[in-house]
Amino acid sequence: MLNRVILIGRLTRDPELRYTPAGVAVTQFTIAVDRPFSSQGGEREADFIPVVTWRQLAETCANYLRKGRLTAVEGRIQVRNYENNEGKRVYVTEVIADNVRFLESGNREGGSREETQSSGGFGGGGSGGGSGQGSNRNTSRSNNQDPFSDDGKPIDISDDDLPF
Amino acid sequence: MLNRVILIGRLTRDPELRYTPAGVAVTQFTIAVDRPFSSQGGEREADFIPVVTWRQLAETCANYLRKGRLTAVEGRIQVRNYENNEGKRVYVTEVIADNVRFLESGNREGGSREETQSSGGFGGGGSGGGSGQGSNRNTSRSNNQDPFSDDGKPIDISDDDLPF
Amino acid sequence: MLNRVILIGRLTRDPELRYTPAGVAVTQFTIAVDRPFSSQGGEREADFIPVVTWRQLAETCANYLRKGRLTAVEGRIQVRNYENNEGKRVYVTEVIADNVRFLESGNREGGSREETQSSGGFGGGGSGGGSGQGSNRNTSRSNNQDPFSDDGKPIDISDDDLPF
Amino acid sequence: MLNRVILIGRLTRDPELRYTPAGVAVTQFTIAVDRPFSSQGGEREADFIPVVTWRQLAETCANYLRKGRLTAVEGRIQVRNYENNEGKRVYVTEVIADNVRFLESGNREGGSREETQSSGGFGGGGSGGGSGQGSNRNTSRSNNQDPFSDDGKPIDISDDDLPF
DNA sequence: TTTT
DNA sequence: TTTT
Repeated sequence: MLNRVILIGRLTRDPELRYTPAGVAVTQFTIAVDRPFSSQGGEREADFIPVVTWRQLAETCANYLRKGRLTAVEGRIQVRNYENNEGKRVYVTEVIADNVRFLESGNREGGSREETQSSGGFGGGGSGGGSGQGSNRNTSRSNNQDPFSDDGKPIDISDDDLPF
Repeated sequence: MLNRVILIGRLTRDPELRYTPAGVAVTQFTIAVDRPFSSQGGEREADFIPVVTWRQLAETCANYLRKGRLTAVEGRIQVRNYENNEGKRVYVTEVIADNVRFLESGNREGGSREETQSSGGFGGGGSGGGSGQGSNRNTSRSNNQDPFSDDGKPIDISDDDLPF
Repeated sequence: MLNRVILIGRLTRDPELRYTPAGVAVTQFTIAVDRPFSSQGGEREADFIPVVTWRQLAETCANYLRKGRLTAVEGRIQVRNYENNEGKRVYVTEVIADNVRFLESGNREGGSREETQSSGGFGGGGSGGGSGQGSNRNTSRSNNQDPFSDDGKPIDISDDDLPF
Repeated sequence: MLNRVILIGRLTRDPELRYTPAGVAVTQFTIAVDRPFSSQGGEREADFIPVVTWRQLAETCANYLRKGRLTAVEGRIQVRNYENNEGKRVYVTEVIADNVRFLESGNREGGSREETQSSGGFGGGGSGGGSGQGSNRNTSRSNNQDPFSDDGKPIDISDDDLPF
């Protein structure tokens, strides 16, 4: 009935932009959020929270976020599940973000996207991708039923399953 | 650095109150939060989000919450992990609540806690339990490494691991 | 850059639905939110927080909310200001809501405004209102510059000033 | 019953640290939060939201926050009121913060606190101040009844009125 | 598998 | 009275 999450933390890696078979952009990343207390051993701990963005926001995140950047995320908790290849139901909890704020400018030249990402304005480019591919998805998921598992192929998810 | 969640939904079952070996109260329940949109087939969907409360709040939740009750939960997302009995790392995402509001009075007599829970006012009692038990925990977890799995025994977690 | 508020409380009066000259619906109400602590004298205190909703949500709130109802409000803080008739700048802080949840069903008879609402305990009146009017606004504000002041006339605000 | 605010914005000025007559630290500042849309004329607008912190957090904010710094604030909305010198009731809305995050390091040397503030670690220092003063408060408020108005004197508020 |  |  009401489901609201606000996080501030740092990306653990560069974001991953992919596309559904129908060409809808999805970007995933994980943010590390330091806990407000230290563990018994005085070690600093963090929660690593997976975040998903869709469409225009996905393109923007892919273009502007990078590993290590301080970021604010606003969204809702979503729990999806799927059956893995041992026939066991696996639950995945993610934050579906509808608002992402870049708290560090990233004018530190270059970035870390392995020279791949030339970027451009908002929404421009976004790494080729897009609709069109999506061939032999069956084999691609032969070993893992998680539609979001990163196998370098378009996401194996029907557009009907989009969360909004 | 900042981690805040607010949920309103209904309990999917009665809450489960247990105690750490040192007698610290922990209550777990799941709340179903309806999604703000309906799926393609017009079916209403919900996210089922596990919630954990500690100490006094745990006792209060166990005493006053029941299956079906509308409830507001405020807390933070925590991701813990453990190795299951196949040696695989399993990630569990929960909301650690520090504020719970009972939005329905529950004057519907009786409740559904199988006559077990007679309770009384706030903080009163808390169902005997407490420290003391906790013997042979090794055997108790022989078949499942999740320290929170419900095997009817005290929670297999060191008090040093308490989240606050 | 980020501005998010979530409140749960009770309406202090029936909501007031009005329309801008261009016919955009605006509903205002105040919710009383009990403070999490009692004052020195043990008196229960509350904050009375003004809430504004626009368009479709405004219509829905006007139709379904009533004095005393428990309600969840999600939105952002907005601070507007105007010059009063003594030439002094007055600051007004409101929550502009984009999500309102009715936590009490309100099936206690009475219905939804349409002259039906004479009420008794809950809700008194409800002010007919509606679009269509909008005459002589100049005189209506001769004595008070707050465009939201309740003078029983349409709101003296340009549609260009709508907050979204 | 539930009252939660999260803001990210920039300080419009250096924070102001003061003390109640009993020596309790209070720091006030305003953060400018850009609105998520631009006005009709394409001008960027912002809300200027007053924030209050107490005790240890007040000292820390006074030591580390400066004008222009990007800051995250978590707290609750409080509406207090007082009678001004014309006998009119004035309402003041503030965010009482219980969590403040400094999103910019501030290693840009110097700062703007007029070289007065040498600071040191957390909680260290805190600008002498403290209890003790508080003389002729009556005259100091002869022209303004707002106990928080900045007249360079200790805050004219009983410790019984502290919000927690 | 993790960020500063 | 306002921040980048």
